Amino acid sequence: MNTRSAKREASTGRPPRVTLKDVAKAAGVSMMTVSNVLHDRPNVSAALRELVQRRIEELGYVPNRAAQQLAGVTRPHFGLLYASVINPFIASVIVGSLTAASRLGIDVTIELAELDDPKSLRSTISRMRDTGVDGLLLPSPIAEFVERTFRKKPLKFPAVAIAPGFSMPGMASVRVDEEGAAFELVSSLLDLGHTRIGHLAGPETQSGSFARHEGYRAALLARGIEPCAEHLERSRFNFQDGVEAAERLLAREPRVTAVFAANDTLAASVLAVTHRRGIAVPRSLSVVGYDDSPVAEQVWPALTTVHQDAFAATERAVEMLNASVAAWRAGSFTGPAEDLLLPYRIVHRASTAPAPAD
Amino acid sequence: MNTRSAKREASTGRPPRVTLKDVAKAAGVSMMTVSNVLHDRPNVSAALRELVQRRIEELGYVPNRAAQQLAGVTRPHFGLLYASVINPFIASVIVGSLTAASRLGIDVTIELAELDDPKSLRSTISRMRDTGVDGLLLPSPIAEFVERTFRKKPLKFPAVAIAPGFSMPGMASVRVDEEGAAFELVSSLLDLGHTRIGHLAGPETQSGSFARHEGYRAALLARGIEPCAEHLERSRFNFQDGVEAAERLLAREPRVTAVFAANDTLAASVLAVTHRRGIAVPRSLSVVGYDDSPVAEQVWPALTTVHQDAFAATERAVEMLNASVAAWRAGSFTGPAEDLLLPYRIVHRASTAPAPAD
DNA sequence: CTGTTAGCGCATTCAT
DNA sequence: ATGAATGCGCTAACAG
Repeated sequence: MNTRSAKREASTGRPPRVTLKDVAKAAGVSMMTVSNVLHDRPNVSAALRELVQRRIEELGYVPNRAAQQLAGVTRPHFGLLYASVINPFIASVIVGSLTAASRLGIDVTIELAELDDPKSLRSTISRMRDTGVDGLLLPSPIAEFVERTFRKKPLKFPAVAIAPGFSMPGMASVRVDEEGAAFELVSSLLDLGHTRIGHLAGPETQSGSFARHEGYRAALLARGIEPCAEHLERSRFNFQDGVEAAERLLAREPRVTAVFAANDTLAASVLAVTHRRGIAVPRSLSVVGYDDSPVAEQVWPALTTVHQDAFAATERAVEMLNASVAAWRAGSFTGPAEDLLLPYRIVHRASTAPAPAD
Repeated sequence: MNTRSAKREASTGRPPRVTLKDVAKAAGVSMMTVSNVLHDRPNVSAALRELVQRRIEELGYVPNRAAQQLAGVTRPHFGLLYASVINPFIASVIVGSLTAASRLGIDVTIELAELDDPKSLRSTISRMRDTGVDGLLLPSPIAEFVERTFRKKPLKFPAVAIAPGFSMPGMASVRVDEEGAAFELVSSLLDLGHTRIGHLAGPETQSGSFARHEGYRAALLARGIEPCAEHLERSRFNFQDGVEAAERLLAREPRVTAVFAANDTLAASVLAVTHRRGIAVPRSLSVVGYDDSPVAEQVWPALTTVHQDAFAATERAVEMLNASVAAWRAGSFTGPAEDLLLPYRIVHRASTAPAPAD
């Protein structure tokens, strides 16, 4: 046993990794040749190529990433920021980015971002940049916060927003036309004869809430109905707050025949209140949600809602960012950013019915 | 502008990273001194330390991980395998491991594992090992599959199972006593006077399902009730399959006064069937679930269930694995693995009531 | 207490 | 078509 491997083994507690040099020695060629077959370069004779391949497999050689990187190989490296709440959307985004990135040979480091604290957000991002991250994946509502934080002093590298409510200035985005989806959803309620339609909106700070609210207003206006403030309640995106808001709404405006909740969780809150108060859904009250999250099909009655594929959106976002980073590297990065619109689909379930005869 | 930096800039499209050498030059000291300051080593005079610190901050120097690793610094590096399904549990596990790992300075790479395919599982794991992963985080049901796959030819490095139904041979684990929790939950049903209690079980291949079923049986037996096969239905852990299974169960055994579903999703399936058939919950039928996932509070009536903190469990798992890896490295890794039991809590909500008078 | 030297694993000139 | 030499940024011996 030579000194070198003995030392390595002692220090790591595991067998030393097989290196390119080991392979070269085993095959009786130079390191360069091994490297050449590894990278599928033309300048190796077929015979040697074959031999080296075999040795590589026999020894189980795997290139050392750190060494490659140090030697100048630059793989794309993305950062993904998420907010503290764990919900199905962010789970899809995380898994989607991991999937797409591994397919494209991209590294991604995922980090928790402190919202409500621009200072910490700035430092998180600049630290990421300093450690070699060359592009940012920003699921909503992080994207909005970042945009706001960096409005004056723009980000110095590419970013793409995932599922924001609107296109983002100075940032690429992948999203669905949420305003349009909400418009269509509320229009379908109007088609059923509903005229007094309540809206349980999400936080004003989230562009998605805003877009859905706009779609709601536009749909009413398009039928000559003036949206009235009494039909609007606001809540954060969690069940309990939603229940309280729904209580307020239904207590104040018992004559509404339909409610559009800004997401499925809030729609579930509305259903909880209807059950508690003995309001029949959908006979006396129709309820619609947004997102088509798992809960939409699991509550009773199952929710009519808008389906959008967060996983697919994230994959597209990764591809877009990949292109941006490549352009950036080539020095040809042009400011105005792409805004990719993905399709959505209204899912009709059991929570909607024609407006009651009155 | 010297040639070197010009080249680097051209190739990357971004300003060259500041290196240790740059800092040393700026501070007028040797690289070693900078390194010593960085690592808080005692052998630097206070004055120099201060100076170097300042330069580091001014220049925004960040160590190059690749270089550090190549130079022999060994950070722990964990692998986390997940199965394709995206559910709240796996989301918590992913986020929990990311959180704990970043706190402990551990790298973690997350990868999708093909279940049902031992060959692919083996290759995924051995590839991870070859790329420098020195410990595995295995959320259920991956842990069971890995255990089964590697039963004969054991894993050659530490692993910890997260939330399996039982302790895992040859593998550390962090879990709750699911059998005990199920026992307690079903006992609370018995305390309410229920004697004909159905069980909507999960897949037999998952140890969690098995443990919960065992707890159910034991609870009945403890009161002198013989568990009967007619009261048992099985389903995969998704809502639709659950609805069908619940239909079968309730159609065959309309006299059951309570149902224990193996998780909250399946409990929601039971509720859907009760709503459809006009069975009053909890007046005519009590329903309990397991997991305390978001849906548990969002359905109507809200589910009595068992709460267990997947996030916390994962954090503990990361800490355990960290210790195992350290021991492994020191060569003192002892086979028999720890089995950490975390507390659970029965959450009583609105889906349970005393058994009907009959 | 501080600086010098060597080498981690790989890719990339440049020779041959 | 193949091989030898050099350096990426850092750390761990070793001198001074």
